Amino acid sequence: MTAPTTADSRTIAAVRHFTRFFTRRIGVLRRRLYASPFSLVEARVLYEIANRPGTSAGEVARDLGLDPGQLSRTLEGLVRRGLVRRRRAAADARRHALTATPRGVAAFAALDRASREEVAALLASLDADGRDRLAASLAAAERLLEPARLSAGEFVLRPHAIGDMGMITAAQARLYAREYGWNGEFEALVAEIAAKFIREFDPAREHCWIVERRGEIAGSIFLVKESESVAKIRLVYLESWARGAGLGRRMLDECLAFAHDKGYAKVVLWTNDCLVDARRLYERAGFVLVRSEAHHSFGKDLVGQYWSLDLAAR
Amino acid sequence: MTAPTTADSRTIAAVRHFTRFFTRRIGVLRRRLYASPFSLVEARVLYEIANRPGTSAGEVARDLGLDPGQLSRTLEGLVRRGLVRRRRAAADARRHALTATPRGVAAFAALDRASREEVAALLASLDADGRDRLAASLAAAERLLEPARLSAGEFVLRPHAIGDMGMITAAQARLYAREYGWNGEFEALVAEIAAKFIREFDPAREHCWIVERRGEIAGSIFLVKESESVAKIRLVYLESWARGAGLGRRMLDECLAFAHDKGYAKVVLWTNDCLVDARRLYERAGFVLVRSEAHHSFGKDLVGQYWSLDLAAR
DNA sequence: ATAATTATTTGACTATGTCAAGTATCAGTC
DNA sequence: GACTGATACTTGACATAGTCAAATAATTAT
Repeated sequence: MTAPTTADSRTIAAVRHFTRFFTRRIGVLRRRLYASPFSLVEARVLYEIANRPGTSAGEVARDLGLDPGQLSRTLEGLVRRGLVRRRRAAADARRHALTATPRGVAAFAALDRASREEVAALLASLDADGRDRLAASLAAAERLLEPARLSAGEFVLRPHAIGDMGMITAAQARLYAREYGWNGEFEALVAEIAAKFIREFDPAREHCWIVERRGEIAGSIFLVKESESVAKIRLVYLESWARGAGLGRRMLDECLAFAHDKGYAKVVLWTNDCLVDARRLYERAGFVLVRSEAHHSFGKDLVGQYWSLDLAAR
Repeated sequence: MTAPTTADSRTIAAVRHFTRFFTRRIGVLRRRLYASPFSLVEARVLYEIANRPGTSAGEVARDLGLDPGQLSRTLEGLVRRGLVRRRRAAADARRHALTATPRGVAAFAALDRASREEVAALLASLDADGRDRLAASLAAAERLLEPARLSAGEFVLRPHAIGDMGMITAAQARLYAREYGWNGEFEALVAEIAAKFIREFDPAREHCWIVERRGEIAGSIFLVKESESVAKIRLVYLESWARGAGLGRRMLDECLAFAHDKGYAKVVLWTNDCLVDARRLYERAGFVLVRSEAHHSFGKDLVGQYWSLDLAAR
């Protein structure tokens, strides 16, 4: 689909560079583990079993990428030391149900604590900003290297903080440029709305929700005061990788509950007809289309839509 | 200094999660390597030697985190197969200078190509946006996990693209909040300036330079038209981790050369007296302080400074 | 000249990872 | 209810990787 470009080779170089870096780093982490009575493999296996009691050998082997034979012997050692119990599974006698014994659980807890302390030492020199950035970077890298269906539980909604407006501006500008070909004019508009929000923010009647997954921003929704009785929803977006987990619904629900709570009689919003998913969301929440209007913005011919929801009717 | 907080434990969890993820991933990459006639360690050693001819065993061992004994044997194997030449170093006869033979270079090139292709396959499903983000995330993670003095050569100056204004807004807001305690008002101001820049951008007489390292934004400087003969520098900043490599100088030089080239007679800028490093930079470039003015902004009592440079005098 | 230090090698391990062949069980089929 | 092909795990036989301590040789410091 996408032809190989220089951007490609830059990313390849980045991944390879990081792999070398991390291999070296993991080598260090690995060595330290030997202060405990466990080898790295034993520790990893114990981790899996402690966190997923009743799992089978095959499952552990697949998840850790271990050879079944190697795992079989590793398990034997753990069983011999009284850390793991291996029982025939009731449903399928080929399988062995694996559980950690109380001693195994204690050993795992000690390992877990040691590992946490080790990482904490590694992060000691970072300030809060650096730590946030690191967490977000690692989460993003992981997500990009291994796309997986993300569960709704991983996402949190939180109020805005310093730096969020800029991040949202960048994210929305890139998202709509990628998906609809909108130009920089849109980024300017978002920046203006965001700036206005900061300047005129009334915490008593307005709110911004940032959707976040492991420190990485995944979306946003704003509720601002249009008049005493009318609230307006603004800057709604959700990254493509965060879609399909019911987040749009959750954001909108949260926002409408707030609006209702603050005594607004009506909620309005402006969007464009090409944003099909968003429109469906508004419809389902009870919004009705008030007016449509063709306009030329962001380098495209668009149709703007004004939607409205009567809160009293709910 | 900083007390352990929940943010800490979140980052620790993020690092551990990523480590598990990457260990599994590397396990996969590692296995594939066996299609070649080299073991992982041999490949890594060959990589080092091919990229740094004349290096010594100790150096390789340190950089790869290998045991000297292990390395000694690995080298023996490579020498036996005619891939590496081991000679007594002229300066120090304890040392062995290591160089790849032509056969070794060829073998390395094949490995290198295979590795690149493998990573390319891993990235095949990502679009340009995802690739950029991945590269930037990995670079940031690496930088944060292992702070090191960065060389000027790693940074590039490029013109702005979609999303950059938002990123710069976020970065500046966070930087000045962290270092000087400025509040959201500053973020609003930056967003407004950035929006105005996009809306009124005149490529013929204005420019924005983004400083970037491996896809991660490290700073910016803007030159905008104040009048036909007067240009104004705006939104100058440099991340703390990018300082000390002479980048400030490089950015300003680039910017002033552009201003001169476009025929401006004068360049002006506004800053605050607490930004000591920036002030020194302007002074050294020949700017003179025109006027100072106390003001209360961004939640602090500040002293604004107006600087000016006569380009004709240069 | 002697002692301490540094770079590398060697010996004797243990741990890790690989591959193929083997055993027991299961699910479906005639 | 015996046969067939999968599946879950084990075992044997190795090759590679990593550890630790002692040995060798050259260099630097005193």
